[in-house]
Amino acid sequence: MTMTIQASADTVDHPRRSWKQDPDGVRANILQVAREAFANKGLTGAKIEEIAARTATSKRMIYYYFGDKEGLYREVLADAYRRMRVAEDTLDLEDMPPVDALRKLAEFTFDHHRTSRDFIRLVMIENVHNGQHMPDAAEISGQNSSAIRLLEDIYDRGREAGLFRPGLSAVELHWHISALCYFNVSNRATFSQIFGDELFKPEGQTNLRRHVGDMVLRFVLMPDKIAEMRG
Amino acid sequence: MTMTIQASADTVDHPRRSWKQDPDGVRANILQVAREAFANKGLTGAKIEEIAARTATSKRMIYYYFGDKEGLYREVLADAYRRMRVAEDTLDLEDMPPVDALRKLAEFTFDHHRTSRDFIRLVMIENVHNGQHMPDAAEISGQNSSAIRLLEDIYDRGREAGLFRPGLSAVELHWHISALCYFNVSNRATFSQIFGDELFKPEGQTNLRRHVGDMVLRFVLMPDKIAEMRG
DNA sequence: GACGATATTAACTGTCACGAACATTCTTGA
DNA sequence: TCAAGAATGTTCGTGACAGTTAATATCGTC
Repeated sequence: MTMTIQASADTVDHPRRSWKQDPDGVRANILQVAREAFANKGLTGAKIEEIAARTATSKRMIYYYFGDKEGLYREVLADAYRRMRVAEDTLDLEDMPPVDALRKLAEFTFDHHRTSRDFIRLVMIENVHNGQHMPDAAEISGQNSSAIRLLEDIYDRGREAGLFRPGLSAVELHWHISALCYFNVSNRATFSQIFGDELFKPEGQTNLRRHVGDMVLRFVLMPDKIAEMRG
Repeated sequence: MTMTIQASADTVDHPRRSWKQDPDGVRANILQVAREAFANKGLTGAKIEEIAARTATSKRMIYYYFGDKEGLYREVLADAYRRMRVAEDTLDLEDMPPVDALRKLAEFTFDHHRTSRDFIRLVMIENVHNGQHMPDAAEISGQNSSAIRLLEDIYDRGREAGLFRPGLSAVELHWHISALCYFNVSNRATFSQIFGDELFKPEGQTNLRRHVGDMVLRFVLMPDKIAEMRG
């Protein structure tokens, strides 16, 4: 009954150190199950026993590898940020003209957030907890994340080309883009119950995505360049 | 009618309708304590016992008036939305020219959200719970909230004056404004830990507020009108 | 001035998540 | 072949907490 753990869905391709016993696999498996649990039910809402049950291993292992519930949650969170980071790295817009690059970045973020429900929910939950469990700055250091560096690059190029207006910062642009893309996922439940779900239907979302792109561009472009937008 | 209990922090000041027995007061008192508790700790995180302890009354009363924990939470949420609604109603921009009105609405929302931490947190929490406890549409019906009606009015006037571009809707504009203003409060914890808290310092916030106004305006204005913005 | 409805209190109960302690098996390297 | 330590299983105490029971106090009202 060895059958090392196959943490489905997510890669985890065990470099099985030997035969039985696959610590990394077990860890990864726990982490994945825990991620879903915490994303769905929150820190207090998720139950260790239930997580353990969904796992290919036992409750004891969770405590063995992660110490306690909070330790597990912390690792889930850190791991989630790491994954998000990886996704951001795939973006390669350095060669694209600044206007297109910015639009693409914004709309990519929109789509990406939309499909990263678990991550968004973890961030929501962590914010409910006032960010008490965030991995330390060193581990994420957003200041030199590729997202920020990319934005910096795009903005600088736009400035040099006389297309973008001065006085803005990469972090602030990131804030704006994040706000628009995050809210779309985080507040879907309440917003759609109050204002209807038109905006969240396929057409509504395509529309919103474009508008988010528009919004960011119109925000940074020099006034006289806006008329020329989108051919 | 009974002048409900005015409990700020701990200074409970009961203008009792008679000697003892002040149902409305008790209810209001419970509601207020519960609001803070739920806003701070979430639905599962908040403990009835603790809420009861902070109350001027007992645990049994909570069950007496609200049935169970979820019932209490539901009422807290409904009440929070009601309060928010009232605040929105105070806004009176019908006589202001559309451009100014729109900016003012956006920047007012920014400030208002900023100072409604409990409300925002309740909404965050409710979204974590997928909006399962929202008061029924009839009670909030956002479609005819003053926020939407106001936006509709402003937008229409802007259109008529040839200032705003066509194809946008009040609900969508509300979505954009909400996104920017909400995120600023909801994600402060994680965002500032990753990217630093410059944006959340006083100067950062003044800046952001203006930029949110800019962003919304630039989004709706006809391209040729943007240059004239802000004198 | 008594009666039924409403409001309030304090003590109790059953459940269950969490974590600790202890026991056991497997792996590795000497 | 054995020792040391890593990994895994099992069991149980405990404390926290949602929800209840039963008894009491106060009110409006006839």
